[in-house]
Amino acid sequence: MSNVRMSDVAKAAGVSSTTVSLALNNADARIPQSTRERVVRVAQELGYVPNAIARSLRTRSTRTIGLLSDRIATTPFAGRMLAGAQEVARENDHLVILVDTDGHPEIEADAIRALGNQQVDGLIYASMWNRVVDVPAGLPDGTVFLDCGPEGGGYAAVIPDDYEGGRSAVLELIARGHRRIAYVDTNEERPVAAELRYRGYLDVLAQESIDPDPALHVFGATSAQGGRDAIAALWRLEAHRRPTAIFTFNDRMAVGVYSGAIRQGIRIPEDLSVVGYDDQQLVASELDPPLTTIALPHAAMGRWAMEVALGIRVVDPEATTHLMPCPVIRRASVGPPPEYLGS
Amino acid sequence: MSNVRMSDVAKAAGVSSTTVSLALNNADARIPQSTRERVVRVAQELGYVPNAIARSLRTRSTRTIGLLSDRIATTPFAGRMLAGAQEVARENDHLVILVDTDGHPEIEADAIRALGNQQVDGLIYASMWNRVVDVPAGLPDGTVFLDCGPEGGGYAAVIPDDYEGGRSAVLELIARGHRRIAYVDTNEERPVAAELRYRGYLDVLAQESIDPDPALHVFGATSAQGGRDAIAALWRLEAHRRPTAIFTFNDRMAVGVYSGAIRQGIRIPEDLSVVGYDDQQLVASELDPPLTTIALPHAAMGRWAMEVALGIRVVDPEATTHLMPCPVIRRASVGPPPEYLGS
DNA sequence: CTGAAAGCGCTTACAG
DNA sequence: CTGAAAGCGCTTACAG
Repeated sequence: MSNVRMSDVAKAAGVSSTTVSLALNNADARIPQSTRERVVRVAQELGYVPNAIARSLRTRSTRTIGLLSDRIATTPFAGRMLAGAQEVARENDHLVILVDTDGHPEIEADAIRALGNQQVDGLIYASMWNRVVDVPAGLPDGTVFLDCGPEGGGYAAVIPDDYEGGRSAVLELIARGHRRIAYVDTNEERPVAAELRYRGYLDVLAQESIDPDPALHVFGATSAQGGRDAIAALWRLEAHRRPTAIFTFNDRMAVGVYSGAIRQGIRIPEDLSVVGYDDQQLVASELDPPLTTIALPHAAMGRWAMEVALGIRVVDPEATTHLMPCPVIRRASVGPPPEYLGS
Repeated sequence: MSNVRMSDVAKAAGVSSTTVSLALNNADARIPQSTRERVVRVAQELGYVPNAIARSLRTRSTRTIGLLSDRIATTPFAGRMLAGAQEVARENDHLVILVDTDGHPEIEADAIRALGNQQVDGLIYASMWNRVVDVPAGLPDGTVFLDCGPEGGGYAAVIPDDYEGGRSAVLELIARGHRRIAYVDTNEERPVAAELRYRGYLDVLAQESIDPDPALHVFGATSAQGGRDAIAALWRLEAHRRPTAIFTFNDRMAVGVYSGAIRQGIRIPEDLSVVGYDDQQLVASELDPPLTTIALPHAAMGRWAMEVALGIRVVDPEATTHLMPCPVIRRASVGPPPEYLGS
């Protein structure tokens, strides 16, 4: 880009490179204000742009963080996570080098090597959904795991608090008077989140002295179709056994519950309350009525991970994985149970 | 990370650094195979990792491309674009430095400076939707514009072919026999895509000798609500003036058309065919029936931009903006018009 | 076939 | 208060 070097500035300002460096970096309080100003002015006039590569070589710090992620292409959540991490990096004058490994171990290995060569100051290993991952060979100590936990531990990690999220969802429904609450679970290779949310569901019922009805724990594909299937199954129950509220594993399934409900003439929230999970952008808020849901705290997790990677936030790598709260996003899909079933 | 240098390898292998460098980089055919192999083996044994920063300083090439983007957090399309660019970078042994400017000009200016300091070999300026952007001050020549066009030209740029996309959508409907086709347009500060798609719509009608009915050009918010409003408006027309097919500006609006249709007892595609735009992930394919739509070619545009940035694809910066085709994604929301209106 | 040496553009003890 | 000099870890003419 620029081809004016520090020595050019030095010559033009009639000082040494030492002084230019010290002045430009505010590194030495002894440089008099007047000299400093002159140097800064001359640098500006010449269009001097410091060469970060040269500085990095000398200081052994690149002000750069590597972010390794799987399949950012195919998930709508990736953006919030990247943006959160990005933001913290920027606030601290760091750049992020992003590598999308698309889940391929060989690409991952190459990327870890490339990022090492590049002398990144830190590394974040991100997954697009909460799971336990094998630690890739050659992963540097101090790497922070984002939205996943390293098999065997030993690294800082942050994941959503899916258990508490599950509790919040059910509590939200209980608070409005619901007692017959279904959990629409996933039957695809069940992610850890599904089990945690289910436990949250069960524990809230127990604490409220509600006997869980196994018929209200239904399974479906993690998609709108799964939600449609679920509500169909639920409505095949005798009327008094049907739920007055449904908590779905994710928003996509809630979308299916909505369309299934409309087809059956079930009104939301008058006849049926629905709480989703994810707060999927351009989806949850666009449903009619807008969906009450539990947000996956991607931006907050991204920020947390970057803070740890930068050393702004200190964390014991042997400590247990950090759980990020999943806030309740209240919209309009929850109301009191219909009167004929009123508690 | 690693602390073994090239000189350590040289010493251990009993050769000079020159030879190590030449051997490791396959840079000099004169190095005998045996020496090369020994050097490689020793390097491996010592766990030698070349310092890319030092190499960059020397060669003045960082094998790094800067990707400047606005609000990747809030758009579900960002991923596909990033992934496409990422992929090409990886295939060519380059790393991408991502900066999300969130649309703030000051952040943008800082980022351009930071990327310049970092001596990136190329720069991509990405927008999350097709628009004309002001060229930020200090943007290097050779920057490539992704999903936007630079005001005043002078740079390579790629955007979706929204005009042809609009034509394809309408053609898809015409092919099935529809003649009363509505275009659900956006009334929010109208993006260039909205006008282009509308022109495509108009031109196909003209070419098929169909008189455009102004009542079938309706406007709504760029959201599901906009789609719901649109179909409500359309169904307030007398029965014989209603459309048998709807082309919506985007998939979100198509979602609204679906839910509005269900409420009115309109079946898709039996009573009404629908074509969207975007191929929004986890949305278009999940609707019931799955939505036929025109895909925004984000991955292909991302690849194109990176190819140009890397110099793999040569392009005249004064040439007109490259138009990337938007493929038709055929699913199940299009059928023949209902018989009572059959053409 | 191989090595000594210069140099990329900075920062930073050290000396004055 | 300021500068000469070393050195970060490579690559690459150049010499032999």
